[in-house]
Amino acid sequence: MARPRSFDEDRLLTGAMHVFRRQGFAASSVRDLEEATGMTSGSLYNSYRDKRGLFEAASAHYNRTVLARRIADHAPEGAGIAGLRRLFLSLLHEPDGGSSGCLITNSAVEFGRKDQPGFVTEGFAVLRACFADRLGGNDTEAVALLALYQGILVLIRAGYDKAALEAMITQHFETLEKHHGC
Amino acid sequence: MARPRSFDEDRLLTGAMHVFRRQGFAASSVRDLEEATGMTSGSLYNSYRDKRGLFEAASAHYNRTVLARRIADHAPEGAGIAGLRRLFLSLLHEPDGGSSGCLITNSAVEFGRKDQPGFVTEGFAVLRACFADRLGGNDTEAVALLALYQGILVLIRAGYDKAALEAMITQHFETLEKHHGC
DNA sequence: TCCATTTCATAACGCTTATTGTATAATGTG
DNA sequence: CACATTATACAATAAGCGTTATGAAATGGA
Repeated sequence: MARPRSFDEDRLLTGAMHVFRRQGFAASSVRDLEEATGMTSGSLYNSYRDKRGLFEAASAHYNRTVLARRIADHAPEGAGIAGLRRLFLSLLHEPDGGSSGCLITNSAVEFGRKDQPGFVTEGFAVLRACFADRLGGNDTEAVALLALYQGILVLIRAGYDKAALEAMITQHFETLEKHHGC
Repeated sequence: MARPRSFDEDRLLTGAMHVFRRQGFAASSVRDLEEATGMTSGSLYNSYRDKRGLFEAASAHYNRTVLARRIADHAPEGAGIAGLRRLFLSLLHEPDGGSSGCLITNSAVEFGRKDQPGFVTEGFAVLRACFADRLGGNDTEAVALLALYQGILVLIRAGYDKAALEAMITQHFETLEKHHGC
């Protein structure tokens, strides 16, 4: 039929994802993306329409891999509050000290309410549902954990004191377990 | 001596602050700032060195006015946990539905750990100190509130469901008051 | 009134940006 | 082996960016 693609889409999206996560959408130039993915801009525009199209694909890739895998690794179904504690603590031990932050959090802030990418809303929903389930159905507390989670990622991205965050997370889940159901 | 300035610096910084808050630093063009402040780029570069200089001035203005005033209005010294609840709930009733978010939160995310503007660190410290004081010295809980605060601002900026946030805040401070000291 | 000094308005600069042509290479099918 | 089709590479384009130069306007002091 036609000439086949010569790049591995998984590696390509992973590379683009890292760039967007570290620099944000606007500050990531097409040349940055060429370097990180190894593809030239011509192919990029041919395959993903434009820079925004590549961003959408890379973000979906983020939800599919990074987010889903983090939940599966630390707080799978049935893991309860202890799983959630592991999930939160895992944020502190990311490579690079977590200085890239979370693509969902970063994008939620970069794009305002207006033209918000769909994967942000979706990521929020996935997290809230996960939290509510592991808490045993307490949806209001799930919203609190969603906000806490986003805030922790803001602080980590800003290079905030890790020890203080760890102590805070530990104590928060301790009292959460203690008062669970009272 | 010399020709006097013909602009009101307070109004100028307020205008620039709004632009940076709504669009972020990188996405705010010098021409946007000209429009919002009424000054021409020549004067801008003469008075503030460059775009980043204007940003620093506008951010300091933010900490001095918006942040400090919000604390003074809702959670002044001695206001206790009830004051903190008012402070948090006030975030939900911002003009424009709060779609501009908070300049501190937004900037913390936009600039990573590297070349983080000083006013971000300063704003975090002011909030943490305020929370710790109004809580009666519980510093670990103050860090939790700092993270919760940042997370709420992320969600508001993204246009998250206000009713869910309000219910969450109300319940969070209710249990905070109930278990205070036990 | 003239001068030194600083602000202001306008236009221009060089550079980077996202995007698009154009021509070439590589495939499966006839 | 052609052919249609798609991917790739490279060059070019127009627009926008932050920044700077130029010169006029406005002040207080000599």
